[in-house]
Amino acid sequence: MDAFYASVELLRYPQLKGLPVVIGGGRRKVDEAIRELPEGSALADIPVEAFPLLRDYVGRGVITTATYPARPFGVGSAMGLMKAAKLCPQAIILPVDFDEYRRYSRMFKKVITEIAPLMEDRGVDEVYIDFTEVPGGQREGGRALARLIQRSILQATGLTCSIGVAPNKLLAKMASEFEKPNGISVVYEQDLQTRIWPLPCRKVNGIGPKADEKLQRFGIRTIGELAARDRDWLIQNFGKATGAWMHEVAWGRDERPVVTESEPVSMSRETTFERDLHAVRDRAELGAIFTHLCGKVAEDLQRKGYVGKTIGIKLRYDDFKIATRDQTIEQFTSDAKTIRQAAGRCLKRVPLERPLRLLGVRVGALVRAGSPEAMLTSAQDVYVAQSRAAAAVLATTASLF
DNA sequence: TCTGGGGTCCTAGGACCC
DNA sequence: TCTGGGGTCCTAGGACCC
Repeated sequence: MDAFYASVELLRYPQLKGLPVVIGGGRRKVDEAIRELPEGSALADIPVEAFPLLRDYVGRGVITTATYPARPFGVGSAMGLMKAAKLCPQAIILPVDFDEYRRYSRMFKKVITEIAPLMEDRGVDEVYIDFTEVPGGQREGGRALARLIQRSILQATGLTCSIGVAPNKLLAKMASEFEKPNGISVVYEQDLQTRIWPLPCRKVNGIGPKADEKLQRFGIRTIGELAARDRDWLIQNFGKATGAWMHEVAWGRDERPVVTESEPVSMSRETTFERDLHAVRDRAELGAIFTHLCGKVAEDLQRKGYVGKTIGIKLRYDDFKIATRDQTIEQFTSDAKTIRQAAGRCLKRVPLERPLRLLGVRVGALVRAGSPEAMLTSAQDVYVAQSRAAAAVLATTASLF
């Protein structure tokens, strides 16, 4: 989806179309400014001058999305609000409204699955779609179906998206960035050298800042330069798995299927404080936040029907260093008190001298609430249960013949 | 007054078991 | 007394993605 969060906001406030707008922070001051907007009339009638400007509402936080008119100023996602305010002080800032984005996310995904049922969720604003078995999916190399999806999403939601069509997920993802916004790009296997190899390695989904830096130290800047290195050399310098993988992606090879269903592994809640807090000096405040986070995770687990067994905490100190601790407990749980107790024990094992800027609580090793595993207590029991389940599948399969 | 929140996957060492 | 190969789980950190 193109500038997803910002585009959803523009549906509410169409008067902001064409202006630099950034979504970010979710800081209290911005929330307040939005609440103080003139009332009574329709949202679309609020005068542009009434909206909060970035220069007036900066604070601790990052930009999640910037509209296209904001981008020439150098403003982009993940950028600190402070820095963004220097680059484009006149931009309008709006707080993040996840519930609304999730609502639109469900809408556009529904449109897609009604046309092409094999869809893989890649977060709130991105999906992979398997065109292979869709009637007409091969027409114009997939462009016709892409056009249909684009039109249908626009019709149902008022939002635009960019689509890349290619023989695999790796190439499709890169292709989707070729014609942004509201574009379609079809990449064929034989386009590898002309369209993929000139791109910087960083464009590969999975090569991040660290890997890119290391590649650059070896003088490898483009995907083509990566493809030119031999496999064994890459394995020697990047390890067996990563080296082999790099070689494959550089040659445009990717066999991963489109995965339509997956179970969550963990659920977490974390928060960055408005000011750094100290474990001793701000004990009460910190304790309240801690309990609140545990309650939120418990709520999430219960609402979605999961229980977990590994309880963990995450701290970010004022120097931005991160510490995590976790503990696996006897019984699967989604109970706020149980989570709070285990998380409390984790907290005792972590250094608390430095001021903290973030606290998080996580529950992992999830299974569905009410499932056989959820009733069990030890890893061995889980193993036994899984063996039984496997045996049951075998028995069922056998009975079919 | 730099730097969010929610995730996944990988690695590596140690405990423990057969 | 010293030395084996498996294997799984747990834990901490880190890279990466949306």
